Amino acid sequence: MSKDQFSKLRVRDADRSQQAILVAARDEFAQHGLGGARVDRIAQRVKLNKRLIYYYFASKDDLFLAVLERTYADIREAEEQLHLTDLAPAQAIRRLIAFTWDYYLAHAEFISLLNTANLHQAEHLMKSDCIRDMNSPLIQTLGEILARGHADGVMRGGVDPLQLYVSIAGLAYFYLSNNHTLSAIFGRNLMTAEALDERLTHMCDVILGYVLIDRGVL
Amino acid sequence: MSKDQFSKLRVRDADRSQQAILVAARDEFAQHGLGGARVDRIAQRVKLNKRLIYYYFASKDDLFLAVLERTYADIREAEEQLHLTDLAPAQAIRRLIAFTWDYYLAHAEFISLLNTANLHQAEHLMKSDCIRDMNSPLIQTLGEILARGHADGVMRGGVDPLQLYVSIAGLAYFYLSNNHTLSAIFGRNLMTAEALDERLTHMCDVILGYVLIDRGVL
DNA sequence: TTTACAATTCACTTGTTGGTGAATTAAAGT
DNA sequence: ACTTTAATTCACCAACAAGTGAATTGTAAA
Repeated sequence: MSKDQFSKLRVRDADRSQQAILVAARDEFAQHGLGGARVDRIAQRVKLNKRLIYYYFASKDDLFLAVLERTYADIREAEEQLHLTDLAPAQAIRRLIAFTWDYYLAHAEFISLLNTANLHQAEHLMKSDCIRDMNSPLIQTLGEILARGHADGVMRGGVDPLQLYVSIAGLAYFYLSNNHTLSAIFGRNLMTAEALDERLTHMCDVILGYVLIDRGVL
Repeated sequence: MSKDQFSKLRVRDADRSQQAILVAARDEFAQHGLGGARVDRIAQRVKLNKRLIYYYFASKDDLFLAVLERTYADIREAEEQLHLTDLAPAQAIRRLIAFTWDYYLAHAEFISLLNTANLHQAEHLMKSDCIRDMNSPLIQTLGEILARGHADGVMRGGVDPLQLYVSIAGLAYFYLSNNHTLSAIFGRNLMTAEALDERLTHMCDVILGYVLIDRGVL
């Protein structure tokens, strides 16, 4: 009875080992980048023999790709819980901003991994088949929201949903990704609870100030 | 006559060697990150013996810091040519956006180096004395512009200049830094001349749409 | 010219680091 | 129980890659 699919007691478990390796690799790559990551250290983290990493993932680069695929799958899954179309256009945008912010905050490794992927010109992603299908449905949803908002007369027209998506992401991403250099140079801790609140408020002000026709309070 | 300060013919020239090493190191670090950079490769790039790099810069990390200091010095110098206070508030903001965009576009290595610095939690910057004094005067200038714009009745009040600066930088930075992953996932080349123009227009729309009270065309 | 020192080269070491061949052992099917 | 296969361990290598001691050579000052 300890050998069924619910058992966590099995000494040998290919799937469990692979998932554990992915988590350890994700942390290692996020912390040190691709060039700075050490396969031996990943093995230590996951407390499995290094050979097993090569047994399942062939090479350091393939492992990095697997981590990236998993990372994108995770955020896509979270995005699917958003149900933006259930809300009024302005509320939907607000929710998207807050979601983006909260997700980046809760998943600092996401930011670091994307930076590393871009340092290598996304060559890993381009070798991946499954990533292309993971094209975020958010752009289309955002387009519908913008169209609805414009039809309702509350939003400006002619907004490219991709540009807006990139802007929302950028406002959050840059602040968090570059928080160390920004804090160092401006001598201001940007990660206190107050600072984070302020930033979220500011981002909403910027995006809604842009997209809404009547901005109410000024 | 070939030994005066204008001579480029001197075989041995400490300053020329150091500057050349910095340039080669900047490119190597920007291309491969800190962990992926190779000191031997830097020596090859600059066509000088590797020992010389250690003679002048002691270690790979110290060399990286020197590159960072140089990088910040360069952008600060460019910022000083802006003369934002000469312009009307809205025009000044527009110019700051365009400058940021153009600078990042022309200095892709700047983005990559900052990403690497942040991956290492800006520990290099924090060991530097001269960086703290390089606190960008842009924040103060931006504060003055916003105050003037508000006094003129064309801009909203209560805008934190640091938040706005980070937002302008973020809108440009994220697009360019993450262009590879974004292009891969959305299947759209974001670096064509048209796409770049569109982005600059969009960024101006977003920032001015936020900061201006009367946005004119909608 | 000679001297002194800085700039540069050479040869080398030491500790990784990604990767692998082969042995071993647990588990699933028969 | 037995067999087969998959999961895991072990021992190991060759190629780096950061860093260095010491020799060498160009240059400027005396």
